[in-house]
Amino acid sequence: MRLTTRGRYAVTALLDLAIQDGDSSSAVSLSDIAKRQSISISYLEQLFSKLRKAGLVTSTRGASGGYHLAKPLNEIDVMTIITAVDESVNAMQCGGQGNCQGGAMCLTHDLWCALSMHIEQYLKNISLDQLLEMENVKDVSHRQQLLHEAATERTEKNRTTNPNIIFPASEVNPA
Amino acid sequence: MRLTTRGRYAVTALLDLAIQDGDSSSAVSLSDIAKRQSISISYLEQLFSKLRKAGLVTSTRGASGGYHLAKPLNEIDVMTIITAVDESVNAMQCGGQGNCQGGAMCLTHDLWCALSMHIEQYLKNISLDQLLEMENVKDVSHRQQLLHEAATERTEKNRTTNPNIIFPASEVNPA
DNA sequence: ATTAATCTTGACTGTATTACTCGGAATTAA
DNA sequence: TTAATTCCGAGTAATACAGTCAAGATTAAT
Repeated sequence: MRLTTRGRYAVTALLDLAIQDGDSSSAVSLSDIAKRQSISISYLEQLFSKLRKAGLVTSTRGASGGYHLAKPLNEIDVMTIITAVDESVNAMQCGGQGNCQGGAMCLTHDLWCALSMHIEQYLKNISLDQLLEMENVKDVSHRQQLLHEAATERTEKNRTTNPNIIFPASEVNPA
Repeated sequence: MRLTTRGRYAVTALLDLAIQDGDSSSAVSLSDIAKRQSISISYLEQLFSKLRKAGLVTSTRGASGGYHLAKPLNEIDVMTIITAVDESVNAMQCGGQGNCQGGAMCLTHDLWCALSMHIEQYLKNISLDQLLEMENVKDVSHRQQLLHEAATERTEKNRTTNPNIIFPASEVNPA
């Protein structure tokens, strides 16, 4: 079973997109998401490439381009997002084929099989619109919005001296 | 979140121990478990070192030594086994501290928090005695028992030429 | 037409973890 | 004494993760 920052980032980024997407009809750029969610643009590019291929987002290229959600909020669930970026929630080594022990079924096959289905079902039942209703999401989103705007102002002031560097690489994802 | 072969092996090994432990009062050796479950002895040593320190098994050293379960079957649950071998089922990066985004709470904090608790609760409610009742466990165990006895016979025949090698390293866990 | 912003793609890299192995020491039943 | 075992620590190859980088294609705005 894998569930790491990749899947977390993907869900976070799509939730951010969901929040911004409602506000206007203009596309949301990765650089905006990157600033608000503290994820590097390059990494987001990787993720959105997969999200697009999975049909979860649509893209517009060129200046003032960006991404839109490809479906209504209630049709995008967390499980789908996670699997779209190549993470698996499957707890079995055999992936369900029952050949865990050199061709035969291992002693704990049923346990991992049941666990996998359980988690899968849980995450399938959570969609983006439900996430938007969660307790902290609105507060956190509001805070990020303010920080983002502040950062944008600072950036515009600095533009003459330091055009492209908003989040130095070393600070984007501090260890 | 980590749930890999380490945790799987630990549960499988303890379940094997549970099955054998009921049969007699003699301790179960790691080499027996290794044969039946196709896990290398060295790796089992690592795992049982942790399981012992966590108070899940007791050991007897020396010839005809081995391991016993330290508690009744219904007092050993899967969650405890997994955490004993250092795996975590926590889906949050911040580990629950809410400092996921550079000191503040990230947008999806609540989601991963809820998921973690959900999985944890699920695995806490499954104990070894329940696993023994599961559909396939008896069948698989029976098959492994037969194979093990056959392997022991073969081993005893080969003992003159090839004393210690029962499962060649390259075949223990084929990729 | 030029420029700048943006998506698109693929290759690349450092780091950490996993899944082991190995050697040797301590212990004890036979 | 010997052989079977647990115990312990170090070491290692492969893998995956997290993230970077460079070059290109597309398009809005100037």
